[in-house]
Amino acid sequence: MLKISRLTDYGLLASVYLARIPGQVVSARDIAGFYHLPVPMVTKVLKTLHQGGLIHSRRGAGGGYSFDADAEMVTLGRLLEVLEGPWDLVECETTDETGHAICAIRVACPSRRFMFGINQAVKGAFEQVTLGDLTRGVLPVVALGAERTETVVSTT
Amino acid sequence: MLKISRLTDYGLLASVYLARIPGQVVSARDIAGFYHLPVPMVTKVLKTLHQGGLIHSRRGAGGGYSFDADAEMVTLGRLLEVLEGPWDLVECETTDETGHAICAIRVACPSRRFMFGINQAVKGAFEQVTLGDLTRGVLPVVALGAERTETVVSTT
DNA sequence: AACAAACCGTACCAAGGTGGTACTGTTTGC
DNA sequence: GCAAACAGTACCACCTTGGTACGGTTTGTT
Repeated sequence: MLKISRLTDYGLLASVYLARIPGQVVSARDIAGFYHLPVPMVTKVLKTLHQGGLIHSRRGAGGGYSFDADAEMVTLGRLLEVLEGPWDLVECETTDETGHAICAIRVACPSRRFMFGINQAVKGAFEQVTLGDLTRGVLPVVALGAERTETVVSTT
Repeated sequence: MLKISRLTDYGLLASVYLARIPGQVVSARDIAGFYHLPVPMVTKVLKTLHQGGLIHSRRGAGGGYSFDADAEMVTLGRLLEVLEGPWDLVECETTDETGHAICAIRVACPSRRFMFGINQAVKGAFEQVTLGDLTRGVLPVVALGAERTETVVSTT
């Protein structure tokens, strides 16, 4: 499910902070201090970002994290994927470790097909915003148009 | 936050069940039996739907619930509002009982404006599907297009 | 009047997720 | 060798969710 938990918020903040000073190494303590956030939380999320390959880490004294890539190549979708893990707006199609569908009412669900469409649309929208957009405060305008094309969906 | 919990799923199922046989009174037990769901859960959600003014209830022996209105006038957005309470995709603008913003990083949040746009788009999409659509299995096709109009956002 | 069907209200509990803390390594610059 | 800073893990309090239980109230039927 799409949660956008507080930890994810912290991750976005940290990403933007680093992307604004590319290549520069900053400690978790500094970032936490800047935003007035608990240090262990920030270290946790920075670790996640590093494991996801989004930022670079340097250990030892004078170490810290840095963003070295091109901010225009990192999408918001990618950030959320790293911070939240694989997600969907609804769990219609999600399966557990045994391969069985999580949603118990799946076969009878009246809104599954529609939710799937919304899900795809949201994911698509997240792919169209880059980390560069976030750092600049320049955001693309997202428009949602709906045509009432009557497509009969085979229920079951 | 938009959760779409299992209880909400049950509520959609029950709504569709009732909307397919307008005016007809059905007990919670029958609906639960039809979908193989726990009876107390179904009664709980039916109560919610009734309190939200979406369905009619009749107490006593031979009582139950019925849907008497026009299914085309009830939107999925309205259903979710009744079942989940007031919701937003993200809590950017949500305030607690004291009127303070829930989101602690609100002023510094790099993605607030963008999330707001997505939020509005999703809500709009939910307004364009009716209970009638759900009962018929006929769903409008929702298209989400994004133009990269560069609008500078004042980052407070 | 009695009874049973069925809604109503509330309280309760177990399980899981979230936010946050603590502590112990390990690396590395000075 | 010391201290700064990342790495890993474990732990805890709190809240939400899914589900159950129980007593109360309404109402049709006999």
